[in-house]
Amino acid sequence: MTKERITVVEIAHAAGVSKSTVSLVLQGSSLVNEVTRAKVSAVIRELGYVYNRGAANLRQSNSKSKIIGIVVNDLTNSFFAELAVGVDDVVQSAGYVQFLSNTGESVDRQREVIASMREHGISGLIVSPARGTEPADLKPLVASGIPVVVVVRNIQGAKVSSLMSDNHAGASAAVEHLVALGHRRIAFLGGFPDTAVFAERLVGYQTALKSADIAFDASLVISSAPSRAGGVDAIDRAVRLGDRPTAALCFNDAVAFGVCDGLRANRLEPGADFGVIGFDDVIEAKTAVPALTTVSVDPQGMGRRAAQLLLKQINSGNADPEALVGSVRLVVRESSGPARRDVEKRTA
Amino acid sequence: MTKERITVVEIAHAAGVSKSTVSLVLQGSSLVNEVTRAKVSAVIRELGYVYNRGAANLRQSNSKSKIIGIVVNDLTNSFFAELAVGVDDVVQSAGYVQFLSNTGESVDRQREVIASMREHGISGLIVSPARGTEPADLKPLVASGIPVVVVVRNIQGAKVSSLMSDNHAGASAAVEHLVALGHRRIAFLGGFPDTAVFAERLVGYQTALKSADIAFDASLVISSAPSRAGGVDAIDRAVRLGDRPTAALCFNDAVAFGVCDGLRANRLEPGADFGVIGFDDVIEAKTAVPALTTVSVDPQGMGRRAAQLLLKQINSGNADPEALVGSVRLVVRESSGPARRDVEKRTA
DNA sequence: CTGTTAGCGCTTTCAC
DNA sequence: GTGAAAGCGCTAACAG
Repeated sequence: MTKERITVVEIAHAAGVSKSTVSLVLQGSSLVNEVTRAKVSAVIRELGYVYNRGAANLRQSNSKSKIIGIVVNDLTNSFFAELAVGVDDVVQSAGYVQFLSNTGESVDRQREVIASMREHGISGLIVSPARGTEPADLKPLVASGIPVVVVVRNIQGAKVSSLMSDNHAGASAAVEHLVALGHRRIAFLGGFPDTAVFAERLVGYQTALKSADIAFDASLVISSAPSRAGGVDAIDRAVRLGDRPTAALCFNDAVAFGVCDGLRANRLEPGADFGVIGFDDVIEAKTAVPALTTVSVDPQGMGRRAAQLLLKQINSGNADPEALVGSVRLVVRESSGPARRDVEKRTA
Repeated sequence: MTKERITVVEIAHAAGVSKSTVSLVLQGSSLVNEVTRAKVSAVIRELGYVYNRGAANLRQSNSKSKIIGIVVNDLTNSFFAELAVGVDDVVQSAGYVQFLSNTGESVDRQREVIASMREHGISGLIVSPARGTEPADLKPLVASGIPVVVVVRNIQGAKVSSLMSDNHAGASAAVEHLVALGHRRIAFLGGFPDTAVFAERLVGYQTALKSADIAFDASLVISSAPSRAGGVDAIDRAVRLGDRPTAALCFNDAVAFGVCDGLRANRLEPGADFGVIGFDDVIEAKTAVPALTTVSVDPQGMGRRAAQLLLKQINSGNADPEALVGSVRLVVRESSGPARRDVEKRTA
């Protein structure tokens, strides 16, 4: 069964030309006669020849492997699956193929997969780093001149390109919306405080409060796991507060769902009795929960953008770090139907 | 910036040995002296050498590329994202790295990515084929002796291994459950009838009806897009039936959600007024919708199983087709809390 | 325009 | 145990 791989010399022989001619045909060079090209192409097809990129790649001193790597911290999260789809989209169109690995938030696993990808000669890497990733983890890659684009989560001090969503603007817009609705005691619920994303969103929240002349109250910042269960937990603690909040900005949509669950358990109707806004829109987009206002980012779009940036750097040979910010939208859903107010804040 | 890739000869030189010795060290051969090995390892580390799998792979006549490909029809669907995670899990542990591509149900795109993967020398492929995939699309791969495992959706007539969930048993179990609840008019809602999965589930449905001495009524089989919107559509048509059903088995969970939506729009409470069971459990598992009974399959588990099968075939060099069936569980959720009844049907 | 000739970085007999 | 030499499939100068 294991058929021998057929090579250029065989097709050269069969076509009655030399292997370099075949090689030229393969690369679509214009240096080859039309009739020769046709003949060679025919033989290639009829013999079922498959190009060996490994060999080609080996010969071309510079590693033009046509492989890009993408590693995400949690592919189980639809957000990252969508991101990967976006990346795959542009990567495929550019004739590349992607290594995709999931780290599950393990920096060890991340180190391994990156090392492995490096051995395979990826020409670029897109990474949503596992929590706790250090600049050193990416150091060897950048040192060898391989472009790296960090997405979603920044790595402080790493000299690589990045693409983050506009957490600050999104959080501000959400809080402004709640303020416009008449809320004054607005909580910030969920998320792990030791992450850059959390910090950015929190600052956006604080900025908006200040603009509205509302004093920041640290007791209204209640962190928890960024999950549905975490949301339940956070809102439970929030409603037990002496001066309880009347609305909340949630770290992400999972938390927002949990907050809704918890509100209902407390006989409060989300939206009507208590304002709720969640970040991210993946789960929301999938399950179309009505009447929940969200700060939404387009993960596929982010993926495409990241891939474009990476390809640009690969092709230009210029891997100077570039920091991009992805726009976010505040999507307000009234019970009467989806109304959208767009908040675009873009850098780049 | 683009640092020159350092090679075995350089580390051989630096360590004062020959390159073959270095090669042996790299492969952990026992033919090399302990002290030599240590010295070489040290040099390798200190010079930041990275192994070039492309070159190694080129030399070893048989393509042991340590790359497996996985192509799915819709990574946007959590089911397949989970599947990919399962695959990645075992693939990573085995020291492989995976090419992941999304076809978005396009057979053309699928053909392209498979061709591309082949050029890169994958040593095996796991594929959840796009709708309309023909055996011929996989032919060249199998002809060259590359093991292929088809998952989720079978390809009639393709001589490749497969891993499908037990659609027949799952559908039967669901119907039996509804019958036990006293239902006699049970609909089969959603899904495209031109797929093998649909056919298998329908047969399971029919089998269970027959066992319960219920006559099959073709008007109760209402197909639609396998989406939430499709579910709304299907249930709308179902309730307009003269002799309307009192329960339904839904093609998948998305349809089930839509059916729930549609029921509520018709002032019917799912579960209480109308029995609903959906296939698959991905969305359900994520959003924990209460009181919806599901026929659940474990996508990560399927991914792991598929990867194990593939690796087995790669390592044994024996790619004889093998057909595996993945077990499914009927998960009954009472409003009082999650109660589980397991339906295990396994082949292998 | 096409053929010849060297390698890319690695593994692998086969001598030493 | 370790080194020398050949060659995997391909591309890149050069000649012709």
